[in-house]
Amino acid sequence: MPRPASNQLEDALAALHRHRLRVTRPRREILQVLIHNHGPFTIEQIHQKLAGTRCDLVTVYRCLAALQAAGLVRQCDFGDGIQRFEFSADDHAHHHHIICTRCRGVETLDACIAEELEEMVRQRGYTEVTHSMEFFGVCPTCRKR
Amino acid sequence: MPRPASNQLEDALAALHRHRLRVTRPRREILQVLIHNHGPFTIEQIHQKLAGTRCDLVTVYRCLAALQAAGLVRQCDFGDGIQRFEFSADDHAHHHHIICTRCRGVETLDACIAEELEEMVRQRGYTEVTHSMEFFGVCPTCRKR
DNA sequence: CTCTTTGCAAACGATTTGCAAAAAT
DNA sequence: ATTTTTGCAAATCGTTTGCAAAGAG
Repeated sequence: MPRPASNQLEDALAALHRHRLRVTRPRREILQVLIHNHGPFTIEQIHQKLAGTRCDLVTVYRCLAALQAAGLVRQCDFGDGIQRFEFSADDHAHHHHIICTRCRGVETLDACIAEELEEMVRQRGYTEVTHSMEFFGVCPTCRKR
Repeated sequence: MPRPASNQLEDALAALHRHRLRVTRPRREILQVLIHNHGPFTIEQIHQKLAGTRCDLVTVYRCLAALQAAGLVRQCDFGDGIQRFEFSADDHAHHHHIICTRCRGVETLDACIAEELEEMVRQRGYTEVTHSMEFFGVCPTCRKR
C-alpha cells in the first residue's frame, strides 16, 4: 500500500534536505510530475509536462541528476541510448519493464529473479552490485495492426 | 565446443549471402575482428582494431547495422548510451555481462534465469520477446585502489 | 550574506544522412 | 550493367559545460 502522493512529496523534499540539496521550484515541480505519473519518462517528456512552469530543459537535466544523487529517482535504460527516469521511493518495489519494440510503450513487470545472480557476481569479488533487466517484444496492440 | 574461427568466418560470410548482403572488405574485416576478440566493443574500438585497413568510421556504423540485420552480431547495452557489439553465432551461448562501474571493464556471466520471465511476458500477449540483463558493480581491482 | 541553482548560449560527442565515386554481383 | 556499399562532409540529436543573474537558506 503506497503512501498518499502528498506524503511522498513531503518525504522527498525532506530527503533533499538530508542530502544538503536546496528545495527549489523546478525540483519540487519535477518531483510532483514523477509522483503523479507512472512509468519512466525521458527528460524531454518531463520537460513537456512542466509546461506552464517555465523551466529550462537544461535545468531538468540538472535536477534529475540531483534527484538521482539523493536516491529519489531511478534511471532506466531502454536500450535506445536515451535517459529515462522514474520516481523511486522506499515503498516502490524493485521492478522491471516490458518495452514494445514498435511503439516503445512500457509496461511494468514486478517479478525479479536476479538476486541469485547478483550473489554470484558478489562472489566474484564485485561490490555495490546492481543490475538492469528489461524485456523487449511486440505488444498485442502493435501486433494487430 | 566452439567452431574454429576460420569456419565461423565462412559461416558468417555465407549468412551474409543468404541475407542478400554483399561480401565487402570492411564487412569481412569487421567480422574477423569480432571473431578473434571477445567482449563487446564500441564502434570506435572496432574502428581502431581495423587500423591499417583504412576504413571510415561511418562504414563501421553501417556494416554493424548490416551484420546485426543478418543476425551475425548482437548489440549490448551497458547503460552509458554507447553502442557495443559482439559476435553472435549459433553456438555462442546466450550470456550476460558484469560491468565495472569504475573502469567499465567487462566480464561474462554465462548463467541466465530469465526464461521464466520471458514466458510471463509472452503470456501477456507479447511476441518476439527478448531481454537484456546486465550486472553492475565495482570490480576487485578498482576496489583496491 | 553566502553558497547553490537557474537560464541561456555555446560546446560536445555519438550517430545519422546526402551524395558522388568505387566495388560487388 | 545494375545495384549495393563506401568515403567524406555536413547535419542531427541528446547531453554537458561556462558563466552571470536569480534564488534558497
